[in-house]
Amino acid sequence: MQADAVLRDLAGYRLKRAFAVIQADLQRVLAPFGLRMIPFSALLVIARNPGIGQGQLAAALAMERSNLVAPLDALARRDLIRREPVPDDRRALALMPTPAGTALADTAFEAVRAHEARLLADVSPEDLAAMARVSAAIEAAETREAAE
Amino acid sequence: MQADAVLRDLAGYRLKRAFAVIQADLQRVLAPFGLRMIPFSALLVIARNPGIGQGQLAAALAMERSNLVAPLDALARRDLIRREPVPDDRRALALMPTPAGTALADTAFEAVRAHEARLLADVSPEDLAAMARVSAAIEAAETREAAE
DNA sequence: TATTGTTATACTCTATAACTATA
DNA sequence: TATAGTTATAGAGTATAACAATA
Repeated sequence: MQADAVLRDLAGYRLKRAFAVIQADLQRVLAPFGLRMIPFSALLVIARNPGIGQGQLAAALAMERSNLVAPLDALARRDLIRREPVPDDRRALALMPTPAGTALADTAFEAVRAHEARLLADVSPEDLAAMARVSAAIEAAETREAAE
Repeated sequence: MQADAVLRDLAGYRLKRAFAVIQADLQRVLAPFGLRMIPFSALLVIARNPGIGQGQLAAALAMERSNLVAPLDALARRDLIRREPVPDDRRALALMPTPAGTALADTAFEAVRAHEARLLADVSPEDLAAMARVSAAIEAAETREAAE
């Protein structure tokens, strides 16, 4: 009997442990690309949504605009993205992937997918789908509470 | 279509979002008890495993011994736990819950469970069981990789 | 030599407030 | 007044190295 048996009754604790493992794994996969989880997510979303604004990107990634500035600076320094002026609104900046950025986003995404597939090889598709439903339900619950 | 649609193909990203929501929730539930996630976990494991050592506790919580010192100091300051000398090994300290610590652990645990039940009210028991299996599989995969 | 608890340190992620320039 | 991006800052969590006391 493990000492932390009682904690395993809590979904929050199980999620924490699982996330810690998968994130550590993700970091190992992304390291060769010079990316961490947040820059990778940002680059991928920009590559798939060219012209997205920083505020929209922050909302998509569920993080604060202010915490996105440094990661985007780093991506821009590596010429993976560009911040282009928006004619209609001179406050806003449109985030555009460079060709190198698009290519890296695609390559890294496939590497992550392949690695996840290996990590989850023993998990049935049904269980994975169930986990996706649970995650969605948890996020929906947050929205519900925020509305209260 | 959401801007982060592509990220939702990644189990790691879904887990990150779900964990963030459930952790924020957990913090709200634990705040009235003056506890955060780590002190709560530590107190609960000590209450259920009186006499456990700090190294064992760190292993049970999957964290470094050094990062446990401050939280345990805080619990001891509130007289929720005591660090007692171990006769056989004068290096070691046995972590013992006080009556107040045991009571708080039980109360807080029930509060967390009740709140999780509410949060997961719309999720079927089958899906929850599936999620537990997926979490276990992910942790097992870590053990497998560590052995390589 | 190895282990227990500890200290110090550094890095990442996160949250908040306040600033600027626009709207 | 409000919004987009930015800066500064503080807190929590995590990881590593090194130390004293003990095994």
